[in-house]
Amino acid sequence: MTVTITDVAKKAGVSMKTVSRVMNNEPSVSKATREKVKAAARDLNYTPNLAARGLASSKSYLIAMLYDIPSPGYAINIQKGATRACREHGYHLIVEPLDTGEGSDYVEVVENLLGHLRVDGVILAPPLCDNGQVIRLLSQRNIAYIPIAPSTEHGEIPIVKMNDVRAAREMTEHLIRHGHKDIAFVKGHPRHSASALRYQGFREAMRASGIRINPAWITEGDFTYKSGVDAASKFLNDKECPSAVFASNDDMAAGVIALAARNGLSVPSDLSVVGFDDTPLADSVWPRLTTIRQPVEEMGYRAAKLLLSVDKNDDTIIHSLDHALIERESSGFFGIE
Amino acid sequence: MTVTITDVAKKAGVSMKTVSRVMNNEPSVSKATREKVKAAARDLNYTPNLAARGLASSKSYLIAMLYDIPSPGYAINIQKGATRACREHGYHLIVEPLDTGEGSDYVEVVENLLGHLRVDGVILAPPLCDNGQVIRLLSQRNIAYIPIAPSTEHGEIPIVKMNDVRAAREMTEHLIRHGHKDIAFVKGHPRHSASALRYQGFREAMRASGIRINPAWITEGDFTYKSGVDAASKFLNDKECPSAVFASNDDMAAGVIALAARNGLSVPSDLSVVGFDDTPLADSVWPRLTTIRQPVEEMGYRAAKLLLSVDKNDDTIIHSLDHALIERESSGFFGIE
DNA sequence: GTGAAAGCGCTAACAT
DNA sequence: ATGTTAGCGCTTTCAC
Repeated sequence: MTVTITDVAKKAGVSMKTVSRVMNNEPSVSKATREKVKAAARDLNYTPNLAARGLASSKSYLIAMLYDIPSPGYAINIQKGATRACREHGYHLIVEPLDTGEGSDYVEVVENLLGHLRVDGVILAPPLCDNGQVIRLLSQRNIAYIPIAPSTEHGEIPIVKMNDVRAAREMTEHLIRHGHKDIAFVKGHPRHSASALRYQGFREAMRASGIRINPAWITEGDFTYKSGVDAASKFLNDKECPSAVFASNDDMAAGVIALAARNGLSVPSDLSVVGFDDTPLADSVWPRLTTIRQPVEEMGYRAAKLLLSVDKNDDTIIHSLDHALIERESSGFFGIE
Repeated sequence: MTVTITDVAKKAGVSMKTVSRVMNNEPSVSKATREKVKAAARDLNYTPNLAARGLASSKSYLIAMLYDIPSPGYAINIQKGATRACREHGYHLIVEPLDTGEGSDYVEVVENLLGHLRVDGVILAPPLCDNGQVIRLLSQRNIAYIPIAPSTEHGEIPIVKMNDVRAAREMTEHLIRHGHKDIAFVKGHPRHSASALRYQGFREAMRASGIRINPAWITEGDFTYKSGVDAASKFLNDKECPSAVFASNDDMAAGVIALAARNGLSVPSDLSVVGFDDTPLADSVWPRLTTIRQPVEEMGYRAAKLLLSVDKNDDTIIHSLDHALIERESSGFFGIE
């Protein structure tokens, strides 16, 4: 029925083990035998049995990505990067969307998951990267994991992140350079650690330029479009209106733009608005958003690489990847100056 | 080290096989032994080894989802539904984003993939569901697959879809009911079969109402925002302007809205715009888009269920799931009538 | 209702 | 550079 390694061995006139060596690209096989085996495998349409490999080697050739991310683009891009790394190592990526919503219990879900499955590693995307219980569960079971964009360091365990503080600082400086002093800030979801970091970057840049922050213009959102609308409605009705708004992500920035439009404010000539993340949305609203491009796919790639790589020479703990400020029309590309 | 079925058997004072029976919820075990075994497993923190199970039962407990979808929200939602079904059956979902771009060769990628891995089934999301080579490859290797939203039937193989034609017809009728006769249509990417179906629905509704279609207002897009802008620029400059635009997806509809705004047209009072898909974007632009909600997560769930279910009583071939017309401000929720 | 033995397809450890 | 043997942890088959 199904073709096994023995069939290939028979056809190629070598031992099982030699076939195994060829399939795993192990060194000590002569070029001639290697070719012979490869040809036989191709002829027979042989595909190795993951389960058998896994059982024999006590590896699973599987890594999992756990996430509960509101933004589909973010999740998909991490997956893209992670699968790219997996392919380089003969691994595969299992996805486990948690989607448990607010205040719900990740642990139960994760526990149930691990009850079925042994993976060789886990990528923890936000906000799971900051969930103490989940992390305890993983270390308890001795499962390797890499947190993506966690709020704190994880001891010896490498983490993959971008520099949210610096990026927010750069964005704020960008606004200041364009002549803005009256800048409002919309914070992100308190559960996501990036929220605090982005706010911190904003404050640092303001302080460095000696600009006073108006507390009435600091509002709390939750990364959704609607929360951007709500936030904007708090400060866009005042007599004292900011000249620029820095929203902690693109969705909220889009909300701010929408409310501005409703209030008859023209962006960017009356009001500059900037976002964060460079999701597809940033390029899909009008005016298009000035924003920070996160290296999301690269983060997924790097995280998977760290899980899979045997190259233990690199003992870097913090893998901080580069972001980029993408300047578009929403921040006074024309108009203000 | 790792706890095995033998450890549990020893602790519970029964045979390996009995433990196996309990773990698999097989019937013929006395209630007492069942409880004893369960307790032992819990105490020992036992988790079955997927690889061993797979090897012994010649199942992998894995299904894969192959996709190359431009829209992250769509892909993520299929994943959500599919993993939900997987959890009900002790399975896991492997994702394989193809992302090969235009005109590139899926077969090579898929072949390489199957070379590593034996999955118990494959979900083919658009546009792979229509790729003859990929499908041939799968049937050749005797791998079960379910196409999501394919353009044609697949013989005996069940397919999961929504009724694009009917949905487009309903949307068109919605516009007509609101008094529109001068309706422009922006087609989708020619590679995606849904494009033709949606256009067909539009034509059917127009014909049924005896409204002539103005050929100058039928344009071809490719599902991107930019193509919506481009399409709109073709008919929004004419003296003869349509009063409504039906774009084949939300991204293009957003593009139409953006161009309308630039041209000083107010949506919906000067121009109604409707989309298709109900992606997050639909709710994030201003005015918010009237659109068709696809049952995407349900499609993922159903596809996985079909792959996993042993319930062969149901021999339905075409699983056509319900859509919904979501009415928001972009189509004259107020204003026109 | 329960158990013993065999074997799934592969790799590890040790030959040669 | 190649082969032999044992065994990974489970399910299957067939006993009892």
